[in-house]
Amino acid sequence: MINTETRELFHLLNQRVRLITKEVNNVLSDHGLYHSQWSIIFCLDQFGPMTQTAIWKYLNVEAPTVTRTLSRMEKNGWIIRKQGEDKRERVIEMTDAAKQKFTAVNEAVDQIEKEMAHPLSSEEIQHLKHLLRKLGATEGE
Amino acid sequence: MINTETRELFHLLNQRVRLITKEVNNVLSDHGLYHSQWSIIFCLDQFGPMTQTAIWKYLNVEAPTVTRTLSRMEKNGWIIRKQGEDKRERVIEMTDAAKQKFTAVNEAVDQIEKEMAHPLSSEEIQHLKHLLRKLGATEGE
DNA sequence: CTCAAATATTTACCTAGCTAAGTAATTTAT
DNA sequence: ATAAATTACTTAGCTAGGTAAATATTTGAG
Repeated sequence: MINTETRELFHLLNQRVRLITKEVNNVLSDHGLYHSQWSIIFCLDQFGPMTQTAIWKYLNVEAPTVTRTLSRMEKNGWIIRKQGEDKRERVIEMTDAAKQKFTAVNEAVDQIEKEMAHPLSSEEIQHLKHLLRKLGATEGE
Repeated sequence: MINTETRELFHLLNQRVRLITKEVNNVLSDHGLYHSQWSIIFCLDQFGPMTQTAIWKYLNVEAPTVTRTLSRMEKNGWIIRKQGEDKRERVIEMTDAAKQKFTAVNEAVDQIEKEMAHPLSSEEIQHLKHLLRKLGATEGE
């Protein structure tokens, strides 16, 4: 006996995330960024210079994904990589150019996010977050 | 003034969907399928033979994505493509092998989905779906 | 002190989103 | 009837997830 409600939920989740990513990418393209690149910039702004491990752990993404994205960002002048004290690690910093552009991008992303979240009240957003946190929470997360 | 609540919501959404896709892919790998391939098989089981356009419209994905995924599935013996009456279109059918495997895969996916949704009550799942449908709903969807 | 285990990053190779542009068949308008 | 527009699908090329395995450095056990 298959649970149709659950299946619909996951189907819907996938669709929504794709749609949202698309919208955000569309806004970001004006600034020469992609969604995942922006998430790294945002991270760096929030926490300051950090190692790649800190980044992928925070973003919940695998290390090779971050390696590749950072290469692109370095090539495009968004970040620089410095060797850490521990010579295995590389510390990632935003470039001055990135810092200058940050505010504008941040506001553009905020605007599209607000727009997409607009049909939901503040309480509904809280509730939605609550439900999402419960979904798929197997162990200590 | 940036809306932190909203930003956290989208961050959480992304994380959850990645985590879920990973879990589902993990289960599906036992059956030689990936998430997106399974979604097509599921679609075909539900609606019977259908054109590629019908598939990508249902899945809310772009046409080239479906083209590529179907090629892989055809190569692996999951589906066959027949020419439609309208010679532009190709009608996609599950192979007999796929039909035979369907039930087992369907149950495996259902189980992991139930597991992931387990922390949520039936009402919470309904509510979550309701909230997701409202999120990012700009025009007539 | 030395050598094995752990850690940080990378490389190679999958799948799967997307857009832009191309081809072939069908519709539609003139 | 014919040419233009639309539709179905494909190809090429980009980004970004993932895993498995390699390299370099550090840590730790004996």
